[in-house]
Amino acid sequence: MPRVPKEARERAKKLQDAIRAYRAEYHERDASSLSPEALDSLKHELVLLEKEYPELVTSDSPTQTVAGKALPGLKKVRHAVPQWSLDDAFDESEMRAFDERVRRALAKAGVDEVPAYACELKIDGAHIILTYEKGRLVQAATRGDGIVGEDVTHSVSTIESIPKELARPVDLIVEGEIYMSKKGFAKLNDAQAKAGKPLFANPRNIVAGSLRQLDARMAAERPLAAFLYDIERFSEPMPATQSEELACLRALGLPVNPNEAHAAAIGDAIAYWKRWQGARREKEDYLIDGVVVKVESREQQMALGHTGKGPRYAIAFKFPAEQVTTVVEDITLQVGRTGVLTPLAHLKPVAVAGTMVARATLHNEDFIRDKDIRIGDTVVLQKAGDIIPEIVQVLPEFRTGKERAWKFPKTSPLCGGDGLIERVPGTAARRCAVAGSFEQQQRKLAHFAGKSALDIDGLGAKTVKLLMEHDLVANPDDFFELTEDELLALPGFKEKSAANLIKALEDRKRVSLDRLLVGLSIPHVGEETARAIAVHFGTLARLRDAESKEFSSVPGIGDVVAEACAGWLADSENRALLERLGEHLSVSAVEKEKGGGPLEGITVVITGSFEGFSREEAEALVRRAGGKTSSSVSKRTGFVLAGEKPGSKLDAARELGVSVIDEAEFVRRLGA
DNA sequence: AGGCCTCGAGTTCC
DNA sequence: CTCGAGGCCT
Repeated sequence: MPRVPKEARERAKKLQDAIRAYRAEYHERDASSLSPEALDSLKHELVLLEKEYPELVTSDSPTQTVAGKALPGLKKVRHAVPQWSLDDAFDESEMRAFDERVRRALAKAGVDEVPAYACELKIDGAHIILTYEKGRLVQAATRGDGIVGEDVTHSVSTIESIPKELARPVDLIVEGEIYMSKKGFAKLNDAQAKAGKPLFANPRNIVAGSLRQLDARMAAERPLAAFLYDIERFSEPMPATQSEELACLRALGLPVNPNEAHAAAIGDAIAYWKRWQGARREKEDYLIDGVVVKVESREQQMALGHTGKGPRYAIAFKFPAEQVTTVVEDITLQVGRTGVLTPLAHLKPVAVAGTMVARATLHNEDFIRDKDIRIGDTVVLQKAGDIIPEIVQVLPEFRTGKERAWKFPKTSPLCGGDGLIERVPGTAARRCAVAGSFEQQQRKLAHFAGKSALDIDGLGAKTVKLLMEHDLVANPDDFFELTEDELLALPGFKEKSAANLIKALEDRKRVSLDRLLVGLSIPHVGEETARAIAVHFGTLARLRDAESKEFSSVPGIGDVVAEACAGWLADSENRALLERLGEHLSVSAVEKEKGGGPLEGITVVITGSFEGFSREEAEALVRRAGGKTSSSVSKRTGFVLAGEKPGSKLDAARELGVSVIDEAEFVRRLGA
């Protein structure tokens, strides 16, 4: 057996303590300072650690025990059948490992048949155990610690979808999940907001809390519902398979989720899990946090039996978590095209919302100080807007004393020369004292070739770096002097890719004035301002000879931006660059918006993703219809176009009473 | 001067 | 997507 390194032992201890503490918060006080997903992530790390060093497994480890303890106040109930908890799987390989375990155990038990599986959605709510005697509901209990739960019959009796009387007078103990619909949750929060009360974070917490109210009226006011899925005791013969079991529950008049599927092999179960991850999951009116996969045949289930913690024949296959925990391994600096330096956290790679994440921005010094992020810290990570990883909080209880606080350095090799760093006056940011380092120029050139500027296909940050390192490119105009032979001499370039890049450059020699302006990296000049300037001046020649005063008369431009533009133009190197670019490019005026489209004069804000078009295409559709797009919702927003997985803009729209339309309605309005 | 609103800048991964 | 700061209206 491998000797357990001291760090692993200490880490396991910290994990155990933290999981126990957060679980207690969660189950005993209906409150939590950590999301259930982040807690899952800690548990997963502990499971992996214990797998690697089995001697770390103690009998009181949270991996060996079931969460929850009965609370005082409610009647305690000893479960007739002990309540297990399911093992978790987080990816395909863990599911295949589960299948292997099942097959091996079945073979050992002398069963030759290949196992088939039943797949069901795992509803995110509160676990419940219902007892019926002669068809009448006599008891509803929470899981508690698995042996003793709490009697919540009074609350559960108020839930409409749970029958007080079954279709037949049978004795039955059945397990299921109580949940709150997403619509009901939204309504409840609306009411909270109107009453000036704090909003609830997620439906799951409210469900548990509502059930345990001693006053049943509280639960009655909240829109709770249930799905049942597992028979534990039955006065009639047990169904032979899990599918038949669900059918049997339906026949008795109990609510059963309609989305189960039969899987002939584990691959089909994995396909079911994949199918339910995206839009399908969003469409249902309840939260789903994964898929439960059970061996179909009851006979095989019996043969597999239980471990001390749960059944060997079933597993919870969780969806990719949107919040996980990981460790900050280092903090470094990054330089942007304007020379601004941004601290960057290097993380122990971890899967969040379906992709591996190794880095996250720390924005600036203030962010690091406010969150007190140190090198070595265990942190909670999530994706903002489903794309950009962000550190949400630090878990200080994981500190060992070896963590290092991070301070903004005085110099950086990223800044070239003497590398001095200065503070940007009046802001929290810091930047290189002298502009023009290799790194910064690389960012500038990549921006020139980027999507909002010249949009040159196949010319990303990596290629720019390569070209700079081989002294082929130093300034934007150098791109247009590249030859196919020069490219072919570079590592990584083949005939095809070289020809493609040359062609892409040729294609973009005809460029509109506003795009060129965006590409120049003039401070404060982005897409909108560039457009306003381009419309005002019309041609590059007119712009080149403009005076500072004239910039101020452009709508949307004030003193600060006018000064920045005039200052940029006054610089002799910049003038020379413009001169050279003028020789290569044919610069056209911006296209005038032709009025009269169906969205004339309307500002549209777009959030989420769509079936028929990308977000960029949606913006183009709005513009073509005479409308404007904006990135933030305000009272002046015409409507918000919301697709799948909308972000915070949807909330902003509701708050401000701005109308929200979906893809179908949007297409209809374009046609009108 | 204060308060919106809009825009720029930086942002991760494949 | 989020943050912060510039522009412009009141």
